[in-house]
Amino acid sequence: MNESDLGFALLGLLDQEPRSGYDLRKVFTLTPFNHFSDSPGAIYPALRRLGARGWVAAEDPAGGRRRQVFRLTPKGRQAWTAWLRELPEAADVVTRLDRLLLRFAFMGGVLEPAAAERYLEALQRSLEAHVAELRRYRAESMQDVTVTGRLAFESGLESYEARLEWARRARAQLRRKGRT
Amino acid sequence: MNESDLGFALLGLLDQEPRSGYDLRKVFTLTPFNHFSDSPGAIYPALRRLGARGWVAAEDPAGGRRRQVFRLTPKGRQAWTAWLRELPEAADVVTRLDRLLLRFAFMGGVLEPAAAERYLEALQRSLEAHVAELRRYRAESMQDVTVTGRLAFESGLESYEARLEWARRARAQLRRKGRT
DNA sequence: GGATACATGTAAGATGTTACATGATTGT
DNA sequence: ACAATCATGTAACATCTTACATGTATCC
Repeated sequence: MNESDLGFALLGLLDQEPRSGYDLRKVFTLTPFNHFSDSPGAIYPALRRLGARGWVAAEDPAGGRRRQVFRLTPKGRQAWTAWLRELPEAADVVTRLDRLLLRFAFMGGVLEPAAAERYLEALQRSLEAHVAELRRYRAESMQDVTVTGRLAFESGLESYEARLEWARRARAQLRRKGRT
Repeated sequence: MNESDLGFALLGLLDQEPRSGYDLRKVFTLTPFNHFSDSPGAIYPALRRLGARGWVAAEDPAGGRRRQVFRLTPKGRQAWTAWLRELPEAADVVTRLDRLLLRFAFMGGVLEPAAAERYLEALQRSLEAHVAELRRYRAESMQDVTVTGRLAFESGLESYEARLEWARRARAQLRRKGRT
């Protein structure tokens, strides 16, 4: 059940409401989803891929229209919720943090609040472990480093620290609200 | 003069000191450079690519050794410093922030302090513009969003805010120290 | 009638992932 | 002698970028 981040982003948007390829492109062009490419060369092949997996289907372009509106199939919705339930692993925060946040963003209203809380808890622990490792590295192995090298390292570390503080606050908010 | 982030990371490491492919892999395995893949299927082809551009050359594997040590050619060093001098553009912070920080990390000791300061200034302005845009979006278009959707958005925003605060502090430090 | 936005697509190429393969060197 | 680590590579596949191509609908 592998798919690219883009594929899962499309799946999540189509789960919210049926859309055409062009609609999906506009989401990436016009909203803060903009770290995804809005290029047709990425989106249309991805939609065909999702179709080939049986996760989405296009309505008949009824009325002679060329516009094709895609929606999730039952199989697609099952794959989607299964993906949403995957928990963060320690290594993911290093190379796949975007994906972890993407999943969390889409979890609301689909999974129950307790699942979102568990997810955040796992994410928080992974972030704690990574921040601890970076601090250890800073203490032990940052001799012989240029000024900009050290500063760039700190930029990364502080970014992770910000994510960690966010995760703690977000957990507290979820607990209070009891909805996603 | 396009190359992947991985290609430029290799170039920068080879500019610091000549290394073999295996040495480079270990850097990615053992240090916080670990958002790069350490897989041989990425690194050895990338080294051949850099060789084909005439940017790096392997010493003769003298003594019957298989180990090949790569170093920058004069042309490679010229390409490298030219790349280091490219300034951040507004759009880069959205999709290529990693690359902007990679460049800054390697700039030290190669470019003069004033160049690093100009680079940080441009980066800071781009970050300011992006943060402002995200705040505008939050104020205007975050109705009808799930709790996790809003939280994920805030995670992204706060991460950018942390980068921005870092950029301000880093500029002040560079000004004070006068070396990179 | 022409401009603009709507709407979908393909082709070539670059790059990376995963998995497998191969052999040399070093330590015990 | 054997294991571990050093060291380099390839093949198949997935995915994305860039650039080009094509036609429709709507507005003025």
